[in-house]
Amino acid sequence: MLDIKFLRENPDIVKQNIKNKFQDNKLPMVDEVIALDAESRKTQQEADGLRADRNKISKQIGAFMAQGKKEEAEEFKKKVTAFSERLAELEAKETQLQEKIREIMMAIPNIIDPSVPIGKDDSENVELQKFGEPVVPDFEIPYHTDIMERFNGIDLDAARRVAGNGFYYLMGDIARLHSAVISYARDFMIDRGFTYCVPPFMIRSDVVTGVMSFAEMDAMMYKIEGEDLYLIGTSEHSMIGKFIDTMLPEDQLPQTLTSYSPCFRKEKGAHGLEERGVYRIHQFEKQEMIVICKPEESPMWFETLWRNTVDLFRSLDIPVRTLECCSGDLADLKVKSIDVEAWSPRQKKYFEVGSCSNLGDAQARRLRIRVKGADGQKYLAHTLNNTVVAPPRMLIAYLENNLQADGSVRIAECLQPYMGGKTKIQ
RNA sequence: GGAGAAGUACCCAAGCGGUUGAAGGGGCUCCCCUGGAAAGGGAGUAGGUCGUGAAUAGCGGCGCGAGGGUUCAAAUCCCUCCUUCUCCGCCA
Repeated sequence: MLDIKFLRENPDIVKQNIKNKFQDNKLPMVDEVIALDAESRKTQQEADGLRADRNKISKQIGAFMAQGKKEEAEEFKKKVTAFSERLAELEAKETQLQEKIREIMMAIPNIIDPSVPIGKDDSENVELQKFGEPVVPDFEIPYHTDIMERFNGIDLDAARRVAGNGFYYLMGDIARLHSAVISYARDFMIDRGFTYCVPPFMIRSDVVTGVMSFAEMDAMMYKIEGEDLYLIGTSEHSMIGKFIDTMLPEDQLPQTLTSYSPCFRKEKGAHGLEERGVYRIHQFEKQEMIVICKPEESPMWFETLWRNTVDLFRSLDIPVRTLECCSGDLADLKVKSIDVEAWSPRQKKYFEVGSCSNLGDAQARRLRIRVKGADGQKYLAHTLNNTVVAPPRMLIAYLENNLQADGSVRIAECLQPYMGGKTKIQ
């Protein structure tokens, strides 16, 4: 969400940005919202004037009443009645215009960072850097659910009966490995100075619309029937929402938090063969990191954040690469985003395991997250978020990369304390 | 979930239809007094946001938990919601 003043003064930048994101159908919105905004301000001016008159006259009526001059008071009442209809008309117009403006402003995408590659969809995302040697072993790597089943580690049939497709029972050592990864990731982030947090798993609609676009909301969020509550799609939602309507003293920045939560997603749309098992599911668990910082520091934090994820995967010996999201694939609220992808020796390609985003001031504007500087200046904060690790999906990468020729799975040294000292699953 | 009570500026708190843009304290800031301090005395202390504007100057709109409504006029009356507290119920 952009500042309407910025849009008013820089319509060409906004239009070019829309073109860069291949959303040409939104181009007319820019001129439309400028016209609506002009009309809205004109309406407000006239209405404010009438309201000022009314305030003055009301005061005089009050004075007359105090002196018991009823007739004079009645005379003055008529003065207000004379324009009250016009005022009501203007007020209705004001609300209507405000709503329209807001609706359009919510749909106009955030200005992307100049470094974002221009491209129309995910096929034009750009590989940035590889970390670790992507190895393909000389034995066959089975599909991840087959590996899990070998250890009685997953029961998808039961999950389908109980909750439907897109859910899972993790069992035994696989379930334990899942928890171990979460615990390890939590401590990994705490060691890097982040504050651990367990947030609400449901949030109100005003927070939902503050953290994401309508398109995302519709495709992702589960609503609780009969209540103004949604299941979170990621703890980013409740963690950024934590700061709704706040004025943070500048010296309390940056806020660096790492949160654990289950995540619930509708995952609307058709998915391919490679998305079976626990790759794309309605419920998963995730360790997340978020940062609230000064605007000038958000690019620095962006680099720091994705690096954390890379380091975590590397500490588990999983090869990864970073993939920059091109303009057309970038969600409307985001300034810049890169995915961390893990190596799949079975598919002989990388697949997404994390996503790091700089939202600029878009979420802060919607949620009113502001900062008060030492000099008294007030400004919107910048918000960023990134996956530390989402275990069901990362287990795919873990199992594939740590499967041994004898069919056992090696437990990385850093995970062993969380696995009761086990060195392998067999 | 049921029954009550309450939400006013940094904090406490008065007001319950009209010079209240909000009494009174406390705190904070400045001044007087003092060799310095304490005590005492005096003064100041809505912030936010929208419009207008070159303006962090004026002027105007909105603001007493949030949103609606009644009225010429609402912190004050009515409705809905949120939050907090007390009691009951239920429950890891």
